[in-house]
Amino acid sequence: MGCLLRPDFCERPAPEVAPDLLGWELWGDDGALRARVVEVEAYTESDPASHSHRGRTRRNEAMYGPPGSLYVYFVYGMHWCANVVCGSEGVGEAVLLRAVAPLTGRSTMAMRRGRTANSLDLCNGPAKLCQSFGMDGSHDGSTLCGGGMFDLRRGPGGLGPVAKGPRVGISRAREVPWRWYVTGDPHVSR
DNA sequence: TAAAAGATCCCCT
DNA sequence: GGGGATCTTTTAT
Repeated sequence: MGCLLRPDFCERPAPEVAPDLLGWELWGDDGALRARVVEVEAYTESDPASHSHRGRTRRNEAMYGPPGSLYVYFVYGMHWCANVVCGSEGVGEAVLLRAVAPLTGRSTMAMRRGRTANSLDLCNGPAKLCQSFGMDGSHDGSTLCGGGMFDLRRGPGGLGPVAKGPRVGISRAREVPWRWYVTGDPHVSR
């Protein structure tokens, strides 16, 4: 069910990969958790807002790993955020998963989130989706192309129109329009 | 060595 | 709409 992500799909500039990831499905817990990607943002080395802009550090090391792997980082003292690593190995690019729309496993997500299963507030933010899926620093660098705790699979298509605009929550390069989202989807973060 | 900022979220008003 | 939580990384002194 669903064609698995392949590294070569991600071995392109993040701003090219990002809109192409909309409509893909994030799977976790051996397929018990599934959600459709509805909002993403791109980050590159030349981008002042990117963690990789000032070169490699212990924190951003996974951004330079193989395309199709995860970059998971800790922020604001309490939250995890997940990215799909893009570009060739050795290049620091990634696509932030900002929001996904739950398909299956809502009860597990709700328990982890401290919400009810019918809530719209399960995966509508980068830290929320990590909490719902149980993603944290232990998954930093792991693959999304099969065999790991999480993977991405091509969805059935039929997405609505896609919009593009400035990224959320950054202070530098505010004007760069590298956020893409499914117009009108209630699970988009804003 | 100290201070500030940070790819967020939650609860209050 | 606004501020606090909470701590790692980055930047300033």
